[in-house]
Order: sequence, then C-alpha cells, then structure tokens
Amino acid sequence: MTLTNSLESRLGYQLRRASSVMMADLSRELADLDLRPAEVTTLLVIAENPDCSQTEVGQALAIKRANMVPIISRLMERGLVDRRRLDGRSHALTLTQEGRTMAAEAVARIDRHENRFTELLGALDADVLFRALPIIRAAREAELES
Amino acid sequence: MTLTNSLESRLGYQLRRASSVMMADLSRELADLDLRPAEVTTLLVIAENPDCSQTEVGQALAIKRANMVPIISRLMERGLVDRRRLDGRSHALTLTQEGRTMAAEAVARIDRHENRFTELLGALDADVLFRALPIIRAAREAELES
DNA sequence: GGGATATTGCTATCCCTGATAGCCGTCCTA
DNA sequence: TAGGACGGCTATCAGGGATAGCAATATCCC
Repeated sequence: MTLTNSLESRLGYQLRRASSVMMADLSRELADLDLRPAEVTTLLVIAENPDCSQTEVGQALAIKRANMVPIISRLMERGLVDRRRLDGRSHALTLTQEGRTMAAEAVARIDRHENRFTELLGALDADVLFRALPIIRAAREAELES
Repeated sequence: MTLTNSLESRLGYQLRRASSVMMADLSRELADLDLRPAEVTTLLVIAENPDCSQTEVGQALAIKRANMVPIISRLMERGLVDRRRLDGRSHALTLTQEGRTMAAEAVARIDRHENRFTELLGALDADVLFRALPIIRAAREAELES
C-alpha cells in the first residue's frame, strides 16, 4: 500500500528531503577523500580566506565555535591546514600545499555533484532557488528579533 | 572581518542552510509539545493512514525500519499511538483520541511555522520550490540506478 | 593604570537524525 | 515443504548541531 502524506505540501518537509538527498550524494562523492561535508566546507572557506580565524569560519558556515574545534584538529592532523598564532587567543588559518591540492580535488567533485542536480532543473528554476533559499535562511534573523 | 564564501553559489549548500533554519524554527514551535520533528511527521502520517504498518510509515518518510522502532515506541508510551496485531509480523497503527488531539495541535503549529516562511516568498517562488524540490529528491532513484 | 567586559579556543556532554549488520519469527510461494 | 521475502527488533556507530562553562588574553572605559 502507498500511503498518503500531506507533508508533501509543506515547504520545510520538501526542503529537508531534498537537502538530505543532496547531502547523501555529496558524502558519497567525497567518501574516498575521507572528508566529511563539514570538513570540506571548512577547507574551502580557509582556501578563500587565508589567515582567517576559527570562529570566523564558523560564522561563515553557521558552525558553533565549540564544533569547529574537532574539525580544525582533524584537518591539521591530516596536514591539510596550518595555523599560526596571531595573538594570545586567535590563530591564522591557512591551507598547506597538500590542503590546496585536496581543496582543488574537492571543488572538482562538488562541481560534478552540483551538475548532476542542476541539470535536472531548468535554468529558470535554478535562478528562483538561488533567490528563494537565501530568503528562507535570512528569516532566522527576523525570527530572532521577535 | 567578513569572509567570502563561494559555497553560497552551491545549490546543496543553500538547501542545507535553508532547511536547517526551517528545522530549527519547527523544533522551537513544537518544543513544548515535547515532540521531535521525526515524531510529528510519523504522527501525521498515521493520522492520515489509519491501520498502516510501521515500515509503510518509514517508506513514506524515508526513515529506515530500524529507526522507526524507537519513534513508535515513544509515541505508544505517551499514549498517542495504538497498535493492533495484524498477523504474526505486522501491526496496524492508529492514533488514540489523545493522539488525534495532539496531531491537530501539531498541524496548527506547523501551519503557523510554514506561514512564517511562505509569507516571505512570492506565490510564484513558492510554486517553483514545490516543483523543483521534488525533482531534486527524485534524483535519488536515478542515482541508485547508476 | 586597572578593573570590567568581550573574545578565542577549548573540554565535556548531550540530542537528533540516519545508517548498518544481523536475529527471529512469520508469511508466502514455487 | 523448503527457501526466500518480510516485519519488527537489537545493538551500534557516524555525523551534525547545541549548551555550559573554563582559561587565557585582549579591549575598552573610568
């Protein structure tokens, strides 16, 4: 028997299901690099913003300070990220050469991954998504005010 | 300093961020009912499909058989769901009176929650989302074939 | 200058979702 | 009737995310 499911008409539900499909696909694409999604995003943000700090990366990615710690640790252990003491509190993060290589490979895979999905959507739909999703995201601030 | 983040132009990333904002909002809306998102969706599917089985609910919601177990257990403990043995293997799930009340309240809250977000989007954008998101979701089947 | 305050990184936990492997009893069907 | 499919279940892990609180440092303002 196939069940009815009125949740299908809910935006939040659709978003969650769609997001989870893409996350699963991404994880698979990155599996043999032994990089978790959260680690790749961190790697890419550091690549674009040399000498940024840990909390800055966290802010850009909506990852809490406390949760950045193991991510950075692991990236450093693997020799992908290097850090230099800036002042008594903060560090400046950069990619090692190996980190840059890894980041390039990751970007290539993310491109493939993204293309698999955007190909299924018309250009117009994709445009709307890129306009609408940030609106939903931004609602958080409005929400926090109230 | 504000960091640049080219992930902003990635569909998967936008999806994840938007979805996580909505999930957080939903959780907050449901917090005082002491219902987790996964439990509410289960409750609603049972409400719509009396006498369905546990795995059927799982299939409708993309929740694995094994993960349905604690969800159903908790809903039963709380007296929201009742089940009747169908045959030696399967059970027919229904809502108790209390479950129906809870489901109604949950739907009301989900409505409020959804409206908070859909209000921010034009009707046209919402339409596109409801057309595009299922396409992304459906890509999973295509993906599994390959 | 110095005390209050904020910031940075960190530890230790906890919660929620989801995935896997495998058991057992039941049912269906060739 | 025997083998395979099925439904529920246990146990266990991984991944993302959240909170509370600490120590050291930096900053700001009186």
